[in-house]
Amino acid sequence: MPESGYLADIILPLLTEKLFTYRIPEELIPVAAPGMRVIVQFGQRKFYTGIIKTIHQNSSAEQEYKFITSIPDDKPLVNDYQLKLWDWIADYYMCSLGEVYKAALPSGLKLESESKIIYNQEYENPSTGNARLDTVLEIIRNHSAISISDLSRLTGKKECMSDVKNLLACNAIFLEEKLKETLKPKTERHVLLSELYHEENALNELFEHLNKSPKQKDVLLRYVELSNDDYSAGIPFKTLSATVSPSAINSLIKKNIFLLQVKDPSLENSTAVAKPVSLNPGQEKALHEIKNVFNENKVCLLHGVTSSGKTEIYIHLIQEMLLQGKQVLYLLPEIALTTQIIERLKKVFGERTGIYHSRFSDRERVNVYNNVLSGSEQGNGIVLGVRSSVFLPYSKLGLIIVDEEHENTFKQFDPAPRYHARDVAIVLAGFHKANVLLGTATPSVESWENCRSGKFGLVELKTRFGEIKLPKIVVANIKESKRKKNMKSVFTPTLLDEMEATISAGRQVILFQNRRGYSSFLECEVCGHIPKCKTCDVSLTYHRHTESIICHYCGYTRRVPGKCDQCQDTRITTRGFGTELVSDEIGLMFPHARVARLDLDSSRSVKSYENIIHDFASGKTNVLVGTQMLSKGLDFDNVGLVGILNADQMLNYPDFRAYERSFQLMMQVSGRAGRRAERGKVVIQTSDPANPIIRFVRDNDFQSFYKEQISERQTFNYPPFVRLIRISIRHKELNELIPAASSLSNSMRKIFGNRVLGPQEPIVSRIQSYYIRNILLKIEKKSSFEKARALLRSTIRDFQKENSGTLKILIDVDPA
DNA sequence: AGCACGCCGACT
DNA sequence: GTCGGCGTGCTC
Repeated sequence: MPESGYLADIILPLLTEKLFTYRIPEELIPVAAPGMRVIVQFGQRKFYTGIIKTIHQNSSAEQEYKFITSIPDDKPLVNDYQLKLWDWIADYYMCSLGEVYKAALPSGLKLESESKIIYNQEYENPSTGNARLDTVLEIIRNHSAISISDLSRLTGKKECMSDVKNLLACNAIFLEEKLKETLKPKTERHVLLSELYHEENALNELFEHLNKSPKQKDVLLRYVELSNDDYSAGIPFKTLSATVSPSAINSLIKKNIFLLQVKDPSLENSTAVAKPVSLNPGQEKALHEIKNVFNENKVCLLHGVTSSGKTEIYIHLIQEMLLQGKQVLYLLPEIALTTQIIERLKKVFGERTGIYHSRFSDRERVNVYNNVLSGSEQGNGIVLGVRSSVFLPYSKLGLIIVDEEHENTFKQFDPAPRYHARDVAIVLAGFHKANVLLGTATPSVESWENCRSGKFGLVELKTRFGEIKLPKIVVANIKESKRKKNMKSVFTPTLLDEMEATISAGRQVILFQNRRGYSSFLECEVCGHIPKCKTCDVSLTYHRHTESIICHYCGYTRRVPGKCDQCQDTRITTRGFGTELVSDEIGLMFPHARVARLDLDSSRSVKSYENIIHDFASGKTNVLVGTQMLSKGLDFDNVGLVGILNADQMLNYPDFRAYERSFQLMMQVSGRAGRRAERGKVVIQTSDPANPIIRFVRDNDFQSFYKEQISERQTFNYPPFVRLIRISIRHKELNELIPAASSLSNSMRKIFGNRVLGPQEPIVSRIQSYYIRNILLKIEKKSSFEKARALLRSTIRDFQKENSGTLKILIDVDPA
């Protein structure tokens, strides 16, 4: 006989596949609904914020249910579209709903409890009779409420739970669960002069009037000073009170001469200037074609060469959507979401623009989330964001723009869900019956194929803005220069001559080298030993400025060894080269040129990134050396030359996408050459000038590139003609891993036959002490991918049952 | 993910 | 012999 009463299946931020069912207390039954947040106790003491997935009455007799502790909101935080999307992602990308939940909500909305240890003041006997316990108790007594992790840090012991338990047993302490501090909206008090006194005469009268209260007069004077003639903007209370008496300010507020405003500084926004965008005939035509594709309910791929003015078309489409009261999502890869584009859109759409970026604080992300949730009337009608912004609570999405569609940073790698934001966006748009526009100068092979097959519609924008000519591309043969012995450091004479000419003509140079650091690695000249990372299977990259060698996988850093670790000889050389070496060499060869470097090392902070860009844009620096960061949405006017220092490095990367990536990267970097002024030049250095990809780049030959790539992918069974799932299996012990990996691949072969490849040793076969083997599953397009995933899921489940939990298994669907 | 339980090696 | 480390399994 099932007990009556309502139950809720709750999504918790755990790795577990299953949901947990809680009983809804009587008084919460009227409020509880799917998508609402709940606070529940999980296990002995921990509290989590969960999300109600479903409400039902199917209680089972043998199951005990805990009650939901509380419901913090009065309406759902997650809407039905989102819940549907979470289900889709968990199923398609083969992860748990909890993992999707973790990725989907900003952490400010997922509060967790933390156990605090509290000293029992009533505890009579200060000694437990155990010396070590006494010292632990002393530490607890000296801290008012200490967390377990802090205690283990202070005692220097990893395991302090047993001590805590003992102390608990003799009543010396008790535990309290505290929800970590809720995000309070950040507020700033602003002081605003009443409008009555904005006018000159009235203000003078007021000054007269305040003659008797000199302190208040000071305040007014200071306000006038600070406001720069704009009395309506208001001054932060803090700023004003820095030099004048706060109590005098308060008296003025009481008299209603000053008004007090409470503002959230992160919501400060420029108001829309709302200039209508005018389009040139080419853009007009493209816009028309895009709409035709949308009318067929298809995804539209906008292939526009660099600086063909795609953004204006986006703005036009966004404006139309907003007029219809629909929401717009504008997705950009992380690196392309710069101040340049944000400012541009804010100018047009003002406070209706929400920015969702990982560099923004959690508070700001919570704000954007809530704004989108509140609907487009007063909330953000347009969201400009990185991949995770597909998770925001849209209720009436009309359009999704995926800019730089080909970018692989749209694919999340770690942790799960390993989703591709472009693909998720297409699914999300399907739920909302919204349109999708993919924009890029170098489409991904997948999207190109989707256009060829008729799944997507293709619109091309071929003319560059202002009739700027495509750059002239020259290929310089490194091999030949080496033979003739006329290489100077890493430069061929061709590149050097062009640099010389460009710099002396007062124009700028961009040099592209897709590797940071000084050299790739150090090598002992005597025994050939190469210093490697302790925990990862990679050689350490030499960084000259810090005189250190660094692991680019885990960040492990050590000083440059004075002598070889192996043979103790002091003759150690550097091999390969990175951006750091290139910029040093230029400093030597062109002593008058000002060189800057743009890579992960030089631009860790937003500020330094923007400074580097700004200095180059304003002509402060002449030469910019950088990694692929250079290729993303940066517009410079005076670049006369782009040099690609080593094309082979990218082309020879052992991955089926290496050619595609090289082509895209070279095309994108080349697009930086020659803007407003005359035609730019590009020099590509390579040892293999006959490589077809180099030819396609030189000839700007998209058609042949895609034709060749697509036939190659077809021949060798690679996406988009098959779907890939990569199963990565990891263990700290190699001799545990190898048999496990072959056992898993064998059981997979029983089901999938020769669709299973591997296990193979990846290029980086050990990361952070974990050895890695990969198994690849290729599912041809015509068979059911859904069924394949279900079979794989059960195979892995069975495998995990039979094997130890120390094996880590990670599944990557559509790996990048 | 935590947290409890249980097994095993290192030291009082 | 006990303490502390770590692997395993469970949590509504």
